[in-house]
Amino acid sequence: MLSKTCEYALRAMIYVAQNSQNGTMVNIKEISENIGSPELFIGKILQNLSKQGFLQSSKGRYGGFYIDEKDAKRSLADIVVAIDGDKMFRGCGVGLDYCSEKKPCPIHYEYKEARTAIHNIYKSATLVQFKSLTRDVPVRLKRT
Amino acid sequence: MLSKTCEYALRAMIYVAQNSQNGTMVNIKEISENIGSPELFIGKILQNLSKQGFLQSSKGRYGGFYIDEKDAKRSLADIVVAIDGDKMFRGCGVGLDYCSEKKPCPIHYEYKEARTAIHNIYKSATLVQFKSLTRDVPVRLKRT
DNA sequence: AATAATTAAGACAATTTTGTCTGAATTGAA
DNA sequence: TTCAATTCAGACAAAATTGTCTTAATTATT
Ligand code: SF4
Ligand code: SF4
Repeated sequence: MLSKTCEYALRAMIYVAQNSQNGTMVNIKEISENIGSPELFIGKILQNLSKQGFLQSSKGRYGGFYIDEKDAKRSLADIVVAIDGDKMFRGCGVGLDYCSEKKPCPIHYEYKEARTAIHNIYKSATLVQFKSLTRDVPVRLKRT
Repeated sequence: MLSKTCEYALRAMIYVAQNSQNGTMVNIKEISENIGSPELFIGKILQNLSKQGFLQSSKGRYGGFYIDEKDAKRSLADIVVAIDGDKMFRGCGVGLDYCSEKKPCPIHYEYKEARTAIHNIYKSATLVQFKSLTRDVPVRLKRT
C-alpha cells in the first residue's frame, strides 16, 4: 500500500502535530521513540517534508520540528503524494501504466470507485483531526 | 499498492488464462512480450505460482504454462495473497502493526470499509472473467 | 537415438528502498 | 564566549526487491 517511508512520515507528522501545542519543538529522538522508527531515518524524512513546507524545523539546542495551525490543516493525502506520488490514488489495479477507460478490464469500474474512496479518505483526513482527538482518546501511533 | 512482481503475476495469469484454450501451452517468451515483463523474471514468478498450484507447467519442446477450467476459477485475491501476502487487504492506513478497534484513529472506520471494498473486488474477480471477455473486447495487458 | 526447445533450480547481479554515519551549521543557555 | 544539543547535508551501508545467467532436466519431433 504505502511505502514504509511514507508510513513513518504519516505517523511522525501526526505525532508532531499532536505535540506542537505551546511553541516547544519536538525532536527526532522523541518522535522515533513514540512512533517506532529509526531515529536518523525519521530525521531525513522530516527534513524532506520540511523543505517541502509541510512543517517547520529549527536547529540547535531545544530545536526540533513543529507544525503550526495552518500546516495542521494539510491532509494526509498531501503527505502521501509528497512522498509516494499518486500511484496509490490513480494507479491501475493490475499494474498497467495507464488506466484505459475505452477498453476497461472486468474490474476496472469497481476498482476505480474503491480507489477513489481511498483517495477521499486520505484527502479529508487532516492532521488537526488527530490533534483534537488527543485529549480524550489518545491515538496509538506505536505497537505497545 | 501491489509489488511489481505481483502486478506481473496478475497480468501473466490473465494472459495465460486467455490463451489456454485448446490444450496448447503458452511459453514465457510469448507471455513476456504480451504483458511487458522481463522474460526470465516472469518465468521465475510462474514457477513459483505453479508450485503453489495456481497453474500447470510442462517442460520440453512445446512446453509452457497452462490454466485449466478449474484453476481459472481462482480469484485475483488468491494470487495477490500468494505473492504479496494480505497486507493490502488487512493492513493499517498509517502503517501500524495491528488494527486497533478499541482506540481507532480518525480514519479507521472509513479506511477499513474502503479496504474491505478493495478486497471484495479482488476476491470476486476471477481469471475466467477475463477469459470470456477476450472475444469481443480484448483486455489490454500492456502499454501499446 | 539425436536434437531442439522448453521449464526448473539455484547462484549471481543490479537496482531500489531503507537505514546509518560523520561532520558542518545553527541555536539557546550557562 | 563557550558549550551542548540539535537539525542539515551528503556520503555511505545494509537489506529487500527486481532482474539475469548458467546448467540441468524434460519433452516432442525428427
Ligand atoms: S481497465 Fe482494469 S487493467 Fe485496464 S487500466 Fe483500468 S483497472 Fe487497470
Ligand atoms: S485505528 Fe487508524 S491508525 Fe489505528 S490501526 Fe486502525 S486505521 Fe490504523
